[in-house]
Amino acid sequence: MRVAEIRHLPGLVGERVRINGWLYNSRSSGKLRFLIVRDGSGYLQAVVFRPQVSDRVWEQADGVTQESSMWVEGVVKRDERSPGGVELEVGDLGIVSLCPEYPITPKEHGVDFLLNHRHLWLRSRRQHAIMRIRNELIFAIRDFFYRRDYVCIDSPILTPAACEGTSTLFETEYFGEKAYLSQSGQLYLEPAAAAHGKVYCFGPTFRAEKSKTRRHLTEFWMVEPEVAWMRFDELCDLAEEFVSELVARVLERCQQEFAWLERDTSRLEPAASRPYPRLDYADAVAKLAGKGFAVNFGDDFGGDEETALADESGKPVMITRYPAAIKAFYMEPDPQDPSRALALDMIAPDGYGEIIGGSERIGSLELLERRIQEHSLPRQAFEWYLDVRRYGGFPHAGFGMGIERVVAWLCGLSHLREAIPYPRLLNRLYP
RNA sequence: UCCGCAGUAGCUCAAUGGUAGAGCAUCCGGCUGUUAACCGGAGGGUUGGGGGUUCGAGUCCCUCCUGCGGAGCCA
Repeated sequence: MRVAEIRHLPGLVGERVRINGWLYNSRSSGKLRFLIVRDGSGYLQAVVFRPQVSDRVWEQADGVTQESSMWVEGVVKRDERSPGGVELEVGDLGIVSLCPEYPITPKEHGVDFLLNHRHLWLRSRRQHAIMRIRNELIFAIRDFFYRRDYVCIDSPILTPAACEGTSTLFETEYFGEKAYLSQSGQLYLEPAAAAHGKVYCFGPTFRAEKSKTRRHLTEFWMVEPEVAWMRFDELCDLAEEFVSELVARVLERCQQEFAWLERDTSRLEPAASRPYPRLDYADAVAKLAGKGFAVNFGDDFGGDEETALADESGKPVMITRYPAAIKAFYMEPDPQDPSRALALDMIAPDGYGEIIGGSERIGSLELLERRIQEHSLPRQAFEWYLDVRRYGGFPHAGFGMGIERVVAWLCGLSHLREAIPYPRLLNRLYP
C-alpha cells in the first residue's frame, strides 16, 4: 500500500493510498462519516459510507475522537463538495491511539488557556500556517546571505560582562562566575567581519525587560549581518534589498498559508518591491509635529509615533541619522553633524513597529574608547572589542532584524506570542 | 515598575444584592453529502484564595494571587 502525504493527493486521483495522521474534526450524517484528517502537510476529508465498509471499520469511524492518531486507506476522488477539491473514499482505517477529551475544541479559547496549551495549540490550522511562514522566512534569510557569499558566524549565547545595562540582562551562574544571556550578537560579529568580510549571525537573544506589550518577548530570534568596508548609505540599501526580497519570496511561496490566515496579501505586496521611503530623523520629527505629536528634536519615538511615521502605501519606512545621544555607544557619528549617528531604523507598516535597527560602527579607536567612558561602561570588558579597531581598523556597518516582528507583520498577527513556537513572556515560562 | 480591565461548568461567556444559566466539548439517540453540520436527551459548579458589610453576596468593601490590555524600553 502506497503511503502518501495529503499535500500530494491532488496528483493521485484514482489511486488507492494510505494516510497517517490525526483526526482534526469529524461530521456525520446518517450512514456517512466525514473525518477531517491532518498529517502536517495538509487536511483531508475522508468519507466513510456504511454500506461500503466492514462493521469494524464503521465502528472505528464512529468512535474515533478529535486528535486520535490514525490511518485511513482508500481511493482518492475529486469532489467539488470536499474542502480542498479532493477527498478519500475510505475502504479501511485504524486507530493508532485513541485520544481522550482534547482540550482545544473547534470553538473559541482565551489567550491564557491557549498559551498554557501551546504544545497542543501548534496543531491548530492557524498556528500551523504561521509556523510554515516563519520557516519560509528563515530559509529565505539564510538563502539571501548564502547567495551573496556571507558567512554564518554564530555568536555565543553565554557572555561574560554586561555590555549594556544589566537591568535587561538575564543573569546566570557560570562555574562560580556571573554570566549573562546574550542580547545581541553584534559585538562578536564585528571581529568576524575582519576575518571574512561579509558575515551574519542568526540566533536567539534575551532581554529581561519587564515589558508587557504585544511587541515584546523576553526571548526572540534576531538575524544580524555585519559587513566590512560598508558605509551607511550602502547599509540602507542592504536593509531595503533584504526585506523586500524576503517579503517577495514569502508572498510567492506561502499563498496557501496566507489564505488559511485570511491575510490580505495586497496589503503586503508594496513591501515586496524597492525602494522604501527614507526619512531623515529631523524630517520625521517635523512630520510627527505636523500630525499633532508633542515630539521635540532629540526625543526617541514611541509606539504611536512609529505607527504614525509608517507609510500609508504599505511599505516599511526607514528613519535615518538619529541623535547620537539616544543611540548606542558604538555608532559612527555623521561627518556632516557629529551630534547625529549614522543609525537606521526600519519601521514596518500597520503598527508592527521597528523591525530593523542598525548603524555604521565607530572606526576610530580613540573615539570608541571615549564613548565607552562616556557611557560608564567597564573598559576591561571591552578590550577584545577595542582590538577590532586596534589591529587593522576598518569601516563597517550592520543591522539586526527581529524575526518575530517580521513574522507578525507578514501574518497580520495582533501579538508576537503567536510568531514563535514557544513564546517566553514576562511571567510565562511554560510549557 | 506604573495605569486600567478581568477571574462563574473542561472551554467561551450570561445572571437588578433575592432559587447559578446558555453555547461548545463529553456521553446516549436520530439523520445517505457534511463544511466550526444539524435535531432530541443526559451528566457536569466550594462563582480565584482569605477576611468583612448584610436577613441574604457571583454581585458591595478590604486584601492577596493569577491573567489580559496599555505606558516606559526595545527588535
